[in-house]
Amino acid sequence: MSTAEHGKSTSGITMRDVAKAAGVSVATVSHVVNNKPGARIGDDARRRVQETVTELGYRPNALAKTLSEGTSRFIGLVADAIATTPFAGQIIHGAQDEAWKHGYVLLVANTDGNTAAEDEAIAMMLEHQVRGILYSTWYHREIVVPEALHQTDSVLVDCFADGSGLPAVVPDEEQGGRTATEELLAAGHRRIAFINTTTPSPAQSGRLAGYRSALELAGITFDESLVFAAAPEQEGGYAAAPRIIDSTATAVFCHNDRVAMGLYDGLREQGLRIPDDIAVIGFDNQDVIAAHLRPPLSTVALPHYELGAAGVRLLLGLDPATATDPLKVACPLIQRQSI
Amino acid sequence: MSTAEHGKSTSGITMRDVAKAAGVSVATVSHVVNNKPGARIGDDARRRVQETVTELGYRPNALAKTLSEGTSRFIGLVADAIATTPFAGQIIHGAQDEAWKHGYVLLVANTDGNTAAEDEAIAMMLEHQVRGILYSTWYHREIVVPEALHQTDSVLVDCFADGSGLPAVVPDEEQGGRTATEELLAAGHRRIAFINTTTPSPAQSGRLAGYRSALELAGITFDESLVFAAAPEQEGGYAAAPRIIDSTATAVFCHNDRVAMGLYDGLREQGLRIPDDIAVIGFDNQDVIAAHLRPPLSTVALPHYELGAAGVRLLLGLDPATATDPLKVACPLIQRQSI
DNA sequence: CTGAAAGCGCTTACAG
DNA sequence: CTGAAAGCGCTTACAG
Repeated sequence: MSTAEHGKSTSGITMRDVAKAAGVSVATVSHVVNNKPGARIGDDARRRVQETVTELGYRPNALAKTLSEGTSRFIGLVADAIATTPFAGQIIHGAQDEAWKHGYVLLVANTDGNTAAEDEAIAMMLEHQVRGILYSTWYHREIVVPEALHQTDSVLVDCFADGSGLPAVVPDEEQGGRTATEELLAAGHRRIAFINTTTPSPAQSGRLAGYRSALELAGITFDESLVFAAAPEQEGGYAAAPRIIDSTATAVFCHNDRVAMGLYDGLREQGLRIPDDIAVIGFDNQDVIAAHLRPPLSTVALPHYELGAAGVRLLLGLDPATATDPLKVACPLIQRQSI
Repeated sequence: MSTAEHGKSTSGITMRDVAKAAGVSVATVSHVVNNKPGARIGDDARRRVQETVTELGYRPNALAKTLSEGTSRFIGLVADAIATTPFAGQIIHGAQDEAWKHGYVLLVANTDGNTAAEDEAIAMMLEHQVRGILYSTWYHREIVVPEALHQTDSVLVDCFADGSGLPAVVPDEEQGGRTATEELLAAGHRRIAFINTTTPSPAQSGRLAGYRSALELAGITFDESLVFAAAPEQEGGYAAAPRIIDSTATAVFCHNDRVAMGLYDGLREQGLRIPDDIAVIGFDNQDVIAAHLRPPLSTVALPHYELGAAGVRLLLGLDPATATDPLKVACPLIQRQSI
């Protein structure tokens, strides 16, 4: 007796079919299907429509709905590097959960940081009448805003552009740096090294500022000779090990988890044990790494999920958009066994 | 003189506006905008329309177009774990590149492997009239197909369901295992250990089969005592180190890169050097890990990008769908310095 | 070569 | 309480 045995047929039954089968008008069907508040529909008609809907397996055409309502339920998310770290995935995840919560769906596009792909992606989203666009980067940085982004509501996620007028949401690098340092301080360390990145960035300056402010708060004089520069990956951390050892620091705050991973190797080669001989804390809480080093790495998490979620909240006007400055999301401490 | 100074206005000008401004009918505008083959439009009218389009900054409404054409340009991609490894990101990346190439855009949904979220995601996609759905998992496994997937064209990516009738595309685990083993063989090793996962899966059986067949091809008798079981992560690899050393193997093929990473630590603790004392090869080519171990890890790559791309090709009927068996994508060798 | 008109599947005043 | 009708922005035969 089932009507839908054709295999594929999203195309199948329309509201008109339901109306006819239920013996009512499409207006009535529309009202009950959407549960319109103002609609006074008789219990009888309502029931008949509902039965018919499930009987026929009716599925509303969201596109037609959008067209007649004039307001879409798409949110576009353009990302520059969806495939190299889980970071973009976490932003997408957070954005999607929040979007769904409000009845929106995500249209995503990867651009590989390529301007042409970016323009194409934005154009495509505009043509699909997106409610707005989330423009995201896989690491916190300043960007120049693609012109087309101004043609709809947009928010920058994990990046910012001073003077662009676009709302932005970024991680609180300084608080993160402070948190990491304070954790080392709390364990009794006074001579704390900091392996910073060689790459100029908000992370570079912010985490350093946090490190300094934590020391200051603890009444420890900042010692420039305890700050080292290293490429922000395993190789950099490994290469920094001898310098760390020379510095006689008892603890080290690494610019990120990959640096910490390399440092682990370097320290171990010199016979040092973590945390007994020297404590280490990272940054990022990078998935397949941090929890699986030996010992598991204490670190500060980059709140990518939350960045994505906050981005859609800003876009939908659910959170008050901070007028000029980017919204800063806290980087929480993740305690493991390296301290 | 520009007409679009309102900040946001995706909503702005319609085809009708263009028609009026250009002094032609909307039919004519439609024809030139879409460059319809059959359309005989005067050079003059065509030029006027084109000028008006750029002048007004007209952007076609893709939703309206879909509605009247009756055929959508969406492809849905449901993923079970977008946020934990870069794997899903790579599938998305490949799927998107291929989809765009054919004029389609990607609607993505993360489900966290949760059935309710899955059903909701599929329903949402169906309501958006997707051309079809790619159902993907972050590691190769057998799944039970959500009922709703049969309501449209679907293809399974990185997973399969025997007897479901759905086309599927998966990595060629056996070839991968053979390739890894052959690489060790080629370096002169005869006594090769294999650390397999404890988790029953296509990877477990496939990579083992590949290992065996490579040995066989090389005229080496399979030695059960050289196959070890370990949890498929760093901890498992680390714990396996003593057993590996006892086995007197000169080379080891690890079930994945994370296992190799743990094994590195375990071996190093016993004073063994890689590759001088013992050669190691991994599997997965996992992003932030493989290239950054010391020494950089030779491995076999999981072709996630290609899985995503092949998935949309299958969906669009561009590749001949293999009738019953999943389509197998090769796992390429990645040579680095651990052999 | 070009336009008037119907139709895609829905929503929304407006009547009754 | 319910339906007829116009409209959302486009496409596509069909006339001329």
